[in-house]
Amino acid sequence: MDLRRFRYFVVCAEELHFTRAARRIGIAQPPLSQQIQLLEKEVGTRLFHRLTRGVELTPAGEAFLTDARNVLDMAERAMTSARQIGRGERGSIKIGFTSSASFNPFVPGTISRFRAENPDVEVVLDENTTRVSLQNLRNGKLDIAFLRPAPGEVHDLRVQHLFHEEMRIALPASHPLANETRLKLSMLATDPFVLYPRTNGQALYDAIVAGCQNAGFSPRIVQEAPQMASTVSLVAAGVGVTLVPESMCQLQSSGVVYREIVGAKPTAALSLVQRERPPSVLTGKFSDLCRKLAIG
Amino acid sequence: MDLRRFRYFVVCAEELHFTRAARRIGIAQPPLSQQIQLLEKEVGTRLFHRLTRGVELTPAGEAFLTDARNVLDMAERAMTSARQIGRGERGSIKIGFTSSASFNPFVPGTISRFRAENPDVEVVLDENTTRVSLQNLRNGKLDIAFLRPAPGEVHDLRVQHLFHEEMRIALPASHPLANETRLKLSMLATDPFVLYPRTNGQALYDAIVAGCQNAGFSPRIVQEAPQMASTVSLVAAGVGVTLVPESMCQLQSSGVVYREIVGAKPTAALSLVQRERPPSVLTGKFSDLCRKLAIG
DNA sequence: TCTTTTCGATAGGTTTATCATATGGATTTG
DNA sequence: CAAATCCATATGATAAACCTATCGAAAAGA
Repeated sequence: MDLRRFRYFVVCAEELHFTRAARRIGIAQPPLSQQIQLLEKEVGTRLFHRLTRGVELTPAGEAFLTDARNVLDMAERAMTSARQIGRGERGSIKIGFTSSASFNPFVPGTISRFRAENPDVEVVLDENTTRVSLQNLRNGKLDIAFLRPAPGEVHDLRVQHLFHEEMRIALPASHPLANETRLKLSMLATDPFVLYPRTNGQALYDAIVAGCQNAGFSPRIVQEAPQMASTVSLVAAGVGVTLVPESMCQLQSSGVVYREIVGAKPTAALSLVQRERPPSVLTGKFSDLCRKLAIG
Repeated sequence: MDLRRFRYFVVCAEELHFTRAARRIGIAQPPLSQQIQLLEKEVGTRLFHRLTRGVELTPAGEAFLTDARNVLDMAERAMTSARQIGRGERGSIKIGFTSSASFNPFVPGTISRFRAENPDVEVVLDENTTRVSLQNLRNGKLDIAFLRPAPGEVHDLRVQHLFHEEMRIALPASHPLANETRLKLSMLATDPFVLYPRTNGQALYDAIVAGCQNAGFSPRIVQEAPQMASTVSLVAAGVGVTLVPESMCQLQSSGVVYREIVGAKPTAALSLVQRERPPSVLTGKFSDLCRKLAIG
């Protein structure tokens, strides 16, 4: 069952003349006759009637001709398809990000630029917590992700640092300090804090807590929300205050105001994270694009 | 582009372990590694990531796996299908017959027996004049046919004689001789005859005319009908008389009576006709069945 | 930490399969 | 009747696939 014989057969069926077919294939007539005989032996039936002037297809040969053409065609497409995927011209990439990352314009910007440059690539997006995203990177459910990981939790992954963002204070509009344009962190010492569970993303959580402690107090956390975006909603509702990366200020709401921090400010790093092991072509393309856009 | 490599690849993709895959295929590991490398070179991209413990599929490899399976499957089915057609287990046969032949129970009997014995064979039936049927046999539109040909018009075809049938006289029920059970042919000397055009089937036509001439007269043909079955309708309508093969007496009609001929009777031969050159398996099967049923 | 095991890649020699040249046999054409 | 056509066969050459032996890297076990 050799595709070469399939190809030889198709040419013979098209020419109905072994000598001419051999010329077209680029071999001599005897080996062609031989290959057809071997094919017939393998199939178990004659595919050609040998006439005194050329040959003609048997009924079995007729049927085999259409099938053989299909097989050759499909084999050709299988190779082409794999080649395209191998070159990153086609395929699929799964990109993860945390809710806080999605507010940095760089993230949606890079993704839409990638989509434009690779129209035949399926881009699957997945917003999730840092913890779950890291897990999905490790088990292959994600190819690459925009996260704010702590150094310790990504030792087995490839991390590409993108930005350091200053953090800002998010206050309820009704807060006594809401009219101040610039606040010192220590002014929040007695305020109730809204934060997300530490397990959902320890790096940012720890940066906030450490920042407070540098300012001389431990934040009093009165309420947890699953993600940073939802903590802002709780701030807007007057439940408490919180700290958010600068880019989160895009999330404007009538009940919340963002204020710059005077003095030592905690920062939030935004990184691109991917598996170390098999650097898929599309993952490579995407991270190259990120690097290019982050620099430029 | 060799199917062997496709098969090797699929086994490797299933095992994700070259050494184990090689064992399953029945070759040593080095040539298998080599064949995979050649395949990857041909496709133009890596299909496996080589890990320290076994291998894993690249995205291109994933896609190629499903395609390769399809190609192998389709190639297998192409061979099986051709084999079945070659053995006559599947396929198509086109059987022709003249209207007069179709009234001989042997013809429909043989066809339905053949259908029962070969349920996967498509049987295409075609009723036509002898002349057209012979033409269709020669140009391949028919595989085999039940006809009453003249010896001269089938020199290039294979003819298998089946039966000699006596001919009978078909009279209008209103005919003066309709009450006689047995008639001599000469008694029709002055009767008007209904016949079909000689070009539609000279053998039977000539047998009728010759029979009359042996009985001492030339039939006076007053009306032609395209086929023998339609001449009987004209007889029933009282237009004239005619001679028909014995088996046509099955075509009973209130206006027509059939009478045996006393003395020298013309006969009609029923034959199975097929092309000489490429004896297709199904044609052979069908003619074998005819021979068996004709003898038994 | 060092040894052992595992597993794919490489190297060199052997077998098998494919191809080329020369020729035969059957039929058709000039 | 000779020449040409066209597929089949025979035999020797070349290329491919395969085998055994071995390497090198990483992981598992001591």
